[in-house]
Amino acid sequence: MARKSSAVDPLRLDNQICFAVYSAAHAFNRVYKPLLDRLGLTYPQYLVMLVLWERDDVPVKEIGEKLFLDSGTLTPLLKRLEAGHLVKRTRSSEDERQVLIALTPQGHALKEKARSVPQSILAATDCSVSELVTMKDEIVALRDRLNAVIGE
Amino acid sequence: MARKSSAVDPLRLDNQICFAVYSAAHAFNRVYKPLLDRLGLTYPQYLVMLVLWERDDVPVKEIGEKLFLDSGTLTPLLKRLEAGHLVKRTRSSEDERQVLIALTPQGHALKEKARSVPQSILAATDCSVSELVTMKDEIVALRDRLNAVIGE
DNA sequence: TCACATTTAATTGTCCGCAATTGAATGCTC
DNA sequence: GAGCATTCAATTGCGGACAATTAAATGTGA
Repeated sequence: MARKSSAVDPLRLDNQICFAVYSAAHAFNRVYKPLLDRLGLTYPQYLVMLVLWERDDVPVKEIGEKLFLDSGTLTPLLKRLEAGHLVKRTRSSEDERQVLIALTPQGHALKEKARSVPQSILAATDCSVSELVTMKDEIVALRDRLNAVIGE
Repeated sequence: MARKSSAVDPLRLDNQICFAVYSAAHAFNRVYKPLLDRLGLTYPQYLVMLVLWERDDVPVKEIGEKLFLDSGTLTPLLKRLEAGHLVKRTRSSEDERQVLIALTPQGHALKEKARSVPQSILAATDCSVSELVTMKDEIVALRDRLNAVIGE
C-alpha cells in the first residue's frame, strides 16, 4: 500500500495557495522597499498616496474601503504622512465625525517621483504585461470571493 | 484628443498586481482567523506548525528559509508557541549557535485538529482544486522571480 | 424633543515583519 | 593555534494589521 502522496496532502505548505499569496506579498514588499525608500514611503503609505493621487480630499473611511484597512491602521499611518508634510488632516465641516485627507503641494509633487516605480516593478517580475493583467484579475476575483465569505 | 485611459495608467491602484496580492493575503488572513482561533494559533504561527508537522526538530534557520522569515520575526513567535506548550526550544549540542525547535506532544496532537482547516479554506475560495493549483503555481513562480531579483 | 441606535475616528493592546546591531560559536587561514 | 571572517539567534526600534473599546456627531422614531 502506497503512503499518501505528498502532492495532495492538504496540510503541506507547498500545496497551500494562501502561503503562495502570503509569501508573494512579502517578496513584492522587498522589491518595492528600495524604490519607496527614495520617496520616503513605506508600501502601505504608498498605497494611501496612490488613492490620494487618484482623488484628493477623501475621508479616512473611503481610503479604508479602497485598501481594505481600518482606522486602527490608517489613523497612525496618516499621522506619519502628515508629520512628513505629505497630507493634511482636517475635520469635515459638514459632518464633524469625518476626517478629510488632502494632499499638500509636496504630496502632489511626489507623484512625479513615483512615476518610475511601476516600470521598475514590472521589470522585476520578468513577466509580460498581459500575463500580469491576467494574474491580477484572477487574484482580485479570488480576493473578492474571500471577502464575500467574510461579510456573510 | 482623448485623455490617457485609466485602464493603462500604471499608477492606478486597480492596475497593480502587487495590491491584488497584498489585499488577497489580508482577505485570506481574515478567512483563516476564526478557524485558527479554535486552534489557538495566528496565521504565521500556523505556518510554523505546518513546517514542524512535516519535519520535527528543525533549526530556526530552516524554518526561516521555508517561510521567508528572519529571526527577528521567528524568535518572539517561537517563544509564544513555547509559552503555549506547543514546541520546545533547545540549543543544538553539535552546534551551539543553532536553536532546534521540536514539537511537544500537544504540538503533535494539534495536527489532528488542523486537518479540517484546508477544506474550509477551499470552500471559502469557491474555486475548483485544479484552478487553485494553477493559480498557486503561477503565484509561486512570480514570487520566486521576485526573490531572485532581491538576491542579485 | 428626548431617548436610542448608527456612524466615524481615535485609542489600546497584541502580534507580525524587518533592518540593524549584538554576541556567542564555529570555521578558516596563515 | 591565533587572528579573523562567518554563521546563527537574540534584541531593539519602528511601522503596519486588527480586535475591542471609547467618544463624539449624527440620524431616527416615539
